[in-house]
Amino acid sequence: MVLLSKPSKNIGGVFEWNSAIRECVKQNCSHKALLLFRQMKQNGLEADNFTFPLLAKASANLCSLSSSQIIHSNVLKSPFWSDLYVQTAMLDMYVKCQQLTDACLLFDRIPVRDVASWNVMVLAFAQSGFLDKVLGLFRDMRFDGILPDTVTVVGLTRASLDSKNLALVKSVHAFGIRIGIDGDVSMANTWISAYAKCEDLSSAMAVFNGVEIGVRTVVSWNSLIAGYGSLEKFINALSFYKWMLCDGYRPDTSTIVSLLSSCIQPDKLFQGALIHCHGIKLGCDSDIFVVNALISMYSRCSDILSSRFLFDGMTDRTCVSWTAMISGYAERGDLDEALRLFHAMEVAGVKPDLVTVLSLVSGCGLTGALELGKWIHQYAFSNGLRDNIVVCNALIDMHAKCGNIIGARELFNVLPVRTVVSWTTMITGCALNGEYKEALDLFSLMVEFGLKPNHLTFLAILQACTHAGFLEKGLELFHMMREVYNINPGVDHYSCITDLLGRKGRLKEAVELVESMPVKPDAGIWSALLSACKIHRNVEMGEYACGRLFELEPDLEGAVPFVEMANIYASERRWDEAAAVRRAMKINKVKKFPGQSLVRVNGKPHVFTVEDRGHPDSLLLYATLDSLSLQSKEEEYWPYLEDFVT
DNA sequence: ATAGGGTTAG
Repeated sequence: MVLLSKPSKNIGGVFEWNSAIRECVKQNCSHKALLLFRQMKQNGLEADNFTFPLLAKASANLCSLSSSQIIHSNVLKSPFWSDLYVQTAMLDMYVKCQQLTDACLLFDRIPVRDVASWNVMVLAFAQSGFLDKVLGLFRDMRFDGILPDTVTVVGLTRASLDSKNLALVKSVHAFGIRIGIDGDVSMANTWISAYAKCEDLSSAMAVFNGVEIGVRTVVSWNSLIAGYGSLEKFINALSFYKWMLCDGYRPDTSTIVSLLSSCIQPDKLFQGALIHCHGIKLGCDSDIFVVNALISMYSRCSDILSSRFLFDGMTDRTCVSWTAMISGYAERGDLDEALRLFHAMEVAGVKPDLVTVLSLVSGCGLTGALELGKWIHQYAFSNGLRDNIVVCNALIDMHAKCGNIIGARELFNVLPVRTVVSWTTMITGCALNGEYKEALDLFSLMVEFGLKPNHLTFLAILQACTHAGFLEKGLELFHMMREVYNINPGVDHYSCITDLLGRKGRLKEAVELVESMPVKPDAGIWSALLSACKIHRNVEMGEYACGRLFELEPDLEGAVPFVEMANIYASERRWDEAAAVRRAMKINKVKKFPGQSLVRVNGKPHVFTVEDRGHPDSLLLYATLDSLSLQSKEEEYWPYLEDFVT
């Protein structure tokens, strides 16, 4: 710990006490700083205009409202209550303690305000995302005749970033140039990361290149690397990292964290581990930010055991550490372990926050764990998350994915505010549960409310049309998407329309669409076409689709195209060709992966396949199934014959 | 001045 040299009672003047307090604040022992203040008073010494700002800082670090109020009342009793420096420190203290109202009251009472006091307010509202308030303050500040400085412009940039408002970032940038602060490195660094966050990497690059090589700091590089990493341009992020090393810069924790958090795919495990090694070499591998980033990197790269190893080795785990680990298990469907950690977290005295709840909710949706999902729903609502739109959206999604469309609808209907995500989630849920008409109605209603559907909304509604076989409606929406909303369809949108045309027997149009689309067709689109060819017994188109499919996936891993093609030949009684496909399968040793199903019984997941006799109770299970099919025969229910062809 | 866990799709 820190060397807390207590000033001796004999020689201790205010100056010595101030130095001791400053040392405590610097070493992150803010509670000791406040204790020293009490001792100082007990020794009959009064705080001065240097003591109060230090105490304010300590109180802000602790986010302690009660100590803030004590310090404030001491200030009011002192002769320094009118000192501008002290007042700004008080202001900052209230802001850091989340007491915006108190800060405003204080701010209004300060007779003469300088840049620093205005900046505290601008930054406070910028951090809370009140763009209107920030712009209003900025205007009033100008009316007051105060010249903004870099801190003000940083606040403005941060506020415009919250809504990813690129136009506003640009105009703030222009303003910065006008008042001549664009030569400042920290200002340039802020703009690099701001442009990156608004997904305008060329502007970010332009600002970066505008900073002279000798003036660039690690933060300049970090901002660029974080920008490319968060836009899933890992290769670029990595090459900038290499470039940074070549230029002789020493990466810091932030560099490592940004790089780690851009390794989000299983095939990035090697690179992720490499960055881990760099972290070790730099000596920052035990930094809590780095460890948290490592946990989520390993889990997202499908190496959950390494995540767990790091997690178990931690001495201090924050809410983020627990959540990273929990969401790792939840994402891969291991809800038992996720829940065990959730309870362990509460035992350890760490309070879960909304992100923790969100990971569990999405895990329930992924595995269809409705009972657990309902429990977490209850938990979220009794812990003050009832009004949180993000949590509610996740809950709607969970209910719908678990087949509880009624629960999803109930929640959706009572939402006080519905975002585009809420509507999209509900439409997806309806499509998933066969409520195609409702999906279409919701879509019209959403548009009537004046909300702008995005590419995912269109995907949801097009999928509903595809499943329902609404060809005209689907085509209409597809056109609306491009003409009215200016959204470029992705491969998934094209896939829906191809599937829809194919199913309706309009194979020629389907193929023409695929051939003319501006995005590269994927395997899914050709598979959809192939199965349409099977339904409509079209050998030529089938062969064509099959050929394209093999071009895309020459490894011949899956059996599906073979089986489909053999069936198409068989349906046209072209037995020789059907047999040839079967032979080709044998020669190429094509593996047949049976489709798996998952069902939860008493909270325990059971995975099974067609004709699965591996379960200990399989005899009983199949007996039950037989009686069920007997029953359905009696009730004259006949499943589609098509389902049994393959 | 930069940085860690997350809602709709997959």
